[in-house]
Amino acid sequence: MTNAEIAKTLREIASLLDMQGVPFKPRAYEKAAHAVKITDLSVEEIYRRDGLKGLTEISGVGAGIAEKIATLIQTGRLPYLEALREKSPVDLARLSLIEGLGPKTINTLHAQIGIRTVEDLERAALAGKIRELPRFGEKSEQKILKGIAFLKSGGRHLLGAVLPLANDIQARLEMVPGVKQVAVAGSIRRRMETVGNADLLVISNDPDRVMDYFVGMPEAIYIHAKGPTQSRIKLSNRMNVDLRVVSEESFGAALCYFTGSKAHNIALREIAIAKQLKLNEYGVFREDRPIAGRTEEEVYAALGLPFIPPELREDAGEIGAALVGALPELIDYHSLRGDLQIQTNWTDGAHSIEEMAAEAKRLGREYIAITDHTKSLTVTKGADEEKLRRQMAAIDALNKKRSGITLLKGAEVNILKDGRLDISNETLAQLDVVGISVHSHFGLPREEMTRRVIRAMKNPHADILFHPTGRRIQRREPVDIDIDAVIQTAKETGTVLEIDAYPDRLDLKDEHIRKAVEAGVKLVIDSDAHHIRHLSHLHFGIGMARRGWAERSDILNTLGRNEFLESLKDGRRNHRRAA
DNA sequence: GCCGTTTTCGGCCCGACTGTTTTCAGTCG
Ligand SMILES: Nc1nc2c(ncn2[C@H]2C[C@H](O)[C@@H](COP(=O)(O)OP(=O)(O)OP(=O)(O)O)O2)c(=O)[nH]1
Ligand SMILES: [Zn+2]
Repeated sequence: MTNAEIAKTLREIASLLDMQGVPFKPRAYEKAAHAVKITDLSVEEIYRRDGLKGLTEISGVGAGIAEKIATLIQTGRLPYLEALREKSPVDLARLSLIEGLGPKTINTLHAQIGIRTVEDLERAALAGKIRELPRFGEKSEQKILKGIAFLKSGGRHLLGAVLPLANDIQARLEMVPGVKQVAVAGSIRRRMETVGNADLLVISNDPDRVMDYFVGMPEAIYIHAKGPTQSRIKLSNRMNVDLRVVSEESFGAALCYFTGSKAHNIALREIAIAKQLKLNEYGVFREDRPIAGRTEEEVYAALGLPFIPPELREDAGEIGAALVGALPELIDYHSLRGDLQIQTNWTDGAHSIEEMAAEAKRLGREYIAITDHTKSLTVTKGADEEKLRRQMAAIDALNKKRSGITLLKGAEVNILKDGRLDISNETLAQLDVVGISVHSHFGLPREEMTRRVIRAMKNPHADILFHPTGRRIQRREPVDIDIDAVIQTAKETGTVLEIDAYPDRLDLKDEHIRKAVEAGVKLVIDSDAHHIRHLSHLHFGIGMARRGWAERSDILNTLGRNEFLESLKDGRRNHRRAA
């Protein structure tokens, strides 16, 4: 049983208890769910090795919850949860997705008129039955219908799609008279791979004017709430945008609050309490007198902490690290000098080598590897040995022109079903950068997939494992592979693991990156560009790397060309030793 | 149900907005 599955069960218990009006326990179960989720070791393995005692060492898991986790692991079931479900036989998960509908309302609707499903609810609302209930009215009924209408699309959105939109709204808010500053906060600022909404923070001396502009924006199709300091709208793409307006003295505290995460905020507020202080979105207070609030640095300092970068604010160990001065020196957003995965019109890219090189140079890259697909990927006109040799000659010729950027000879070599590569070692030996990746047989069982990839990594010519899990966010699940084994192999062979920065890949992802960094495995961040406009996507990969606690020294393409190639050669020497 | 650098009992993050209410519960951030 995975940590994610255990966490999901604990969260369901929390929701059911919440719905049944049980005080405090829901928070305890939610906290335990979070703790299980962010545990890097397998909780099941912890239990099998150290028993209940091992479980209670997870902060937030005490005797009661440990017992429940143990039952779950041992039997795959949990009678306690089944009893709760029986007591509240409603489709809580789906009903909760209706905006504005929470556990208490769902409980009332079930108790009073037997609503169990979204369909029940819609029928009752259409029949005018909701408004007849005590403490409900016509507006509540309309909101429920509205919420059901919006239900289907209420998912998460790719950061890559939302960031431009958020920046656009930011720019327009900056033009509103009275506005001094606008910041993008929330999960966008933390650079999560997907975001639930956009959160924007404004400093203004004329809040009403900002709010009027905000709710009147042409793309606003619904106004959830509008107040003097906070408003919330739904855009035509069905995504919500939250706006908070504060004064300058509170900007740091508000930015901290609005950036989150929620768990990070609560942890900070608990630190404040322990210090006899109060933290909210307006500042840090001692006996109701403000002692910090203008900047985030000031807020953290008042709590006895150094500034914590937004990408780390997940309550996943960053506060503990901050307390002992052990925060990582994260790789910064302008430190990449090369890009090691680029496709051209030699295969499925849209542009010539020259065009990609020119754009990469314009973006400040010092070197790029041309890594077109290889022959077994026939749909892309994948290169065979002969075509690769021709491309190498073409690259040699281009490099002679001294265009100001170095082109490295590479390939994205297919890993065959059995783990062999589809290009001969003789040809691979002539390339500067050999990327390897899975592009077929995605559905292999875990053991077979892991064996396959590990075998490919052990080829002494294989330099970089491209997009190791093969996921396409919201489109294709990752392959089933033992990522710990891949990281361990990388450590042994010196194979570099890629952080593919393409917005719907982001592969490796944050939690895997953190494991790789902890293991001392080297990484690169690549655009995987198939078009000149993809070359600028590297910052999404840097965001992931930062979320994975990566420092500059963990990322090889922060090095100049020669040092970078030297590191790859080191990797190859290790390969030979291992092979 | 969990937890402890003023606690092993008594707390549990804190505030904005809405709708249906004459004073606040519920939901959300
Ligand atoms: N103190 C506190 N802050 C919260 C709470 N809920 C949300 N926040 C803060 C932290 C969040 O990052 C921020 C924005 O809320 P969101 O619901 O939009 O979450 P966030 O942007 O982190 O994730 P998402 O939009 O789902 O991708 O508001 C809460 O219960 N308490
Ligand atoms: Zn958000």
